[in-house]
Amino acid sequence: MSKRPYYITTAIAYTSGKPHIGNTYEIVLADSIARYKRFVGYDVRFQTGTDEHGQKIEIKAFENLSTPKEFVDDVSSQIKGIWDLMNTSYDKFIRTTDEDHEKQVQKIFKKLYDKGDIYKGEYEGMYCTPCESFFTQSQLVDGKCPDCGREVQPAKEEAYFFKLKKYTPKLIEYINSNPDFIQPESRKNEMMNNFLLPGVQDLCVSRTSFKWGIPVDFDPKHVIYVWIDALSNYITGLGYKVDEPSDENFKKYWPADLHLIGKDILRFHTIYWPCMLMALGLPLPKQVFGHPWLLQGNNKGNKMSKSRGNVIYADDMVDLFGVDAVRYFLLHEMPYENDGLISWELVIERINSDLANTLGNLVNRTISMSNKYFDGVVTNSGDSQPVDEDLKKVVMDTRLKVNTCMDKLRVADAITEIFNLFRRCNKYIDETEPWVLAKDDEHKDRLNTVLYNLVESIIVGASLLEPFMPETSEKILKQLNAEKRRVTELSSFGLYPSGSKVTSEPEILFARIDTEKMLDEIEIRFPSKEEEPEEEKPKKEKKPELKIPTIETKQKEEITIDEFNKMSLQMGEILSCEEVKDSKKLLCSQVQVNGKVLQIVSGIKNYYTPEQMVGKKVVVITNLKPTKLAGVLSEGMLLCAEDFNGDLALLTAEKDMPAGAMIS
RNA sequence: GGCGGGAUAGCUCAGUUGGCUAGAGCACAUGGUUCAUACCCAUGGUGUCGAGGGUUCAAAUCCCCCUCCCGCUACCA
Repeated sequence: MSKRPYYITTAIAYTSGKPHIGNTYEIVLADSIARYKRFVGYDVRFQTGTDEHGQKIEIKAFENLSTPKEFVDDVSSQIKGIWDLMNTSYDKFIRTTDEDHEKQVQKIFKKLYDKGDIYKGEYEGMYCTPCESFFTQSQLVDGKCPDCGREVQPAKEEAYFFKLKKYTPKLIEYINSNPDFIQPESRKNEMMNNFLLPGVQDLCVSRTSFKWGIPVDFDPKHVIYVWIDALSNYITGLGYKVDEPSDENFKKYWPADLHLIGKDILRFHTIYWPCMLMALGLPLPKQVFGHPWLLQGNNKGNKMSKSRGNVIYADDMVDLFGVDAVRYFLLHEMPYENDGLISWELVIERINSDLANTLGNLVNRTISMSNKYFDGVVTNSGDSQPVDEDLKKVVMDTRLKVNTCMDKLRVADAITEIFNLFRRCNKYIDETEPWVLAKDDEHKDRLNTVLYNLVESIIVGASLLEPFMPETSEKILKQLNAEKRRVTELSSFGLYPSGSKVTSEPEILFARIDTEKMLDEIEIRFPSKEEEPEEEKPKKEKKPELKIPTIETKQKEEITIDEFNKMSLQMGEILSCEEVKDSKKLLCSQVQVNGKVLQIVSGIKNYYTPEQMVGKKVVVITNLKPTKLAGVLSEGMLLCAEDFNGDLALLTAEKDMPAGAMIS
């Protein structure tokens, strides 16, 4: 009988920089699931990789004085290096710059175009220049911009669109009839309530504003935007072919059993991707799980943040603690639905209590006793007592408990079950008191049996531990001179050959860590920058690295100097500023310009506090038609620069100029 | 503004369809033990289960309202 296939994927990592510990969590989580599925008998295909196109990379490469290709080659190999360091067992590492991937993506694009599901759009009559937004006819109010009520105009930039709308009714049906498709459930509600039920717009799937991407082969000034390019990796990586027979792997493994992704990119995987698949006539993945994030918690009162430069990276952590300790922490500490916390202190605490004390010490004391009392020879003399029964029951039950957890993707709980087994072993030692038995030759058989039961129990535990901590599992088995149990062998107690000899020199699996010393060492290696005296900016937007960038810069149409002169740009001084009630991003400023004071509302609350605003001399458009924002009158606009991380900066003059100074 | 999710022991978190004295791990305290990595085992809490109301024989769990966090979304001239 052939094994059942199981196809699991992670999101492909965006090659804009080194992934931090939170990004690394995903690959380790996927790895534990993949290894577990293999363990229980599935024919597993596990795919990961890197997403390497887009404007952000074009820019990063430019800043780095390299070509985009050189840049992504470097970052991609860094990412792969970390995945390997974490001992992840992926079968395929796909890169979106792979030749066969690019070729198929072009064909997918062409196929959808030929089919009529991709069409060329012109934005005609639907673009509001001041709002920089596109609207469909149905969204317009009296034929005008629904936001500002101004005339909308035809826009110049052409782009290709995918007919998302055509497929959403079928998708809604699919989601309703497959309640487990989107996990956790709260995310399903978000997708339904925010997008599917209100109705979606067709998706723009090409760009002309940058070059670093897969060209549309029949219209080369366009590159294929991230949706079709990146999402297709899940099928091109299996050898899907548009116009010839696909590879065996595709036939065998598609549809995917599980797309494991961060919760931030659920929309792309549960709406865009399924609709694309429907358009291609392919079956939909069985499940998409949007896992929570691992956030960096406080460390001795020092907030960890990227701006302070003390971000935790997986390789640094592995350097200090070893792979399996880091894997253990990631897998054990992460809750199912809410975000988890990571800090150096939490990691050390977990290593000491769980890995060094409970597990490491158990293995060590068991081997020591075997050596001390029987020269390392473990014999099953069959001298059982009632107290053994509970131990055996716990050991035998663990397999099923682990399986139940893993079926629900409750990886953290599965690990806890395995450690409960080890805890039970420690208790068993206390109950049986081998050192007392050792004092009397009469109890030799009993002592033998006790140690045998212990070794046997540890072997079962170590076998179950393999998907989560492969190296540790192997080390334990090696020290006990035992083979890893297969899943079918886990229901019998006593398979360890009586008379086997354990190692005479047990190796410490996890050394206890001196927390103080280690934290000092960490401070030396990764110094946290000095606290800025100023209060930090309120609630900086969290932008995960893996997020598919959605910011685009539109090439605006040419204007004449006369048109430019219509704008009145002046220096303004902010006299006072307050938050706008009932809004999340708005600040309302009173701005002195040329004797008059304008009230201006700006969406910059996440970047400046009202206190920081006061006194600043900024660039203001003073002849904008007043409008209301969140019910508050706004009589102009403060100019800001925005980078690709969404960070904002107000524009000011290079030297001090009075309020009201004209700008031209 | 719309939708959704949180708020449980000092810390990180579990608590299934409402049901016996509210749980785990860590930390802390006491006792036991010595095979072991100062380890292991046992015992221990005055936790207002965010505040307030309600339904019920019974509410952390259901309903209403409030406060504070968070996510998605809209808005951000």
